[in-house]
Amino acid sequence: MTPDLFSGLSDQPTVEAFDEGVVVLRRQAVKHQQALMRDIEKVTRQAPFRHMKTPGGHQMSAAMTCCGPLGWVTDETGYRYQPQDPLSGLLWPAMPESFLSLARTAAQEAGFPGFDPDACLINRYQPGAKMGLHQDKDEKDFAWPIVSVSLGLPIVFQFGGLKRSDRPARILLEHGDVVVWGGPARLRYHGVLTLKAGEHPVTGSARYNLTFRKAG
DNA sequence: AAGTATCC
DNA sequence: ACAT
Repeated sequence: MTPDLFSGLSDQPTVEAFDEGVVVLRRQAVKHQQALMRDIEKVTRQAPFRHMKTPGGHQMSAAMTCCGPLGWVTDETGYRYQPQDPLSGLLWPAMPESFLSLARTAAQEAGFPGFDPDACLINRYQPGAKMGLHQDKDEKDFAWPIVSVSLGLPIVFQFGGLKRSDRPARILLEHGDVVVWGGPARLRYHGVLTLKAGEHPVTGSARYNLTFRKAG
């Protein structure tokens, strides 16, 4: 019997190679948690969290917003990146410096120097929220990695293969953990299981996820 | 199919 | 499996 949950052992920052092109940076964002939370609040004052609709007509259980030059949106017509927030018609809020420096540093530490993201999705998971297995494939080219930052309540991340039918590994993601995937792993399916209720000293009853991409 | 429902 |  082998363990089926890849989880951090320590509260100290560590770098763990998971698979080719996949690195888990444990607790990497903890030292910036105050700035990150302040900047999430700042972004969401301009571009509030909302539950987007998928092309199939269903609502996503995670509330989302974006910052940076491009934002990811979904509606009945499909998925795309666009410069404007469809809710306001205005440009997405600027990407906070705290976000950018974390994303660049994490990418570099994971072996992807020179990462310059132009899009950051901010997802808010409340108890019951989840996200099914999917690929990030709406970006123009796949040369750059995805950088995913977890804040607040823990959740089980599913990291699959290049085919939906590949059985996903389970990785417990906790506050401050950063996952970076690129190269041969760039199009691997991923998602999260349902968030369980809990209380976190920094985020309360929620988990926030910042996902950085080079979309355009 | 970034969604839900149903069956084995 | 299924629909938009």
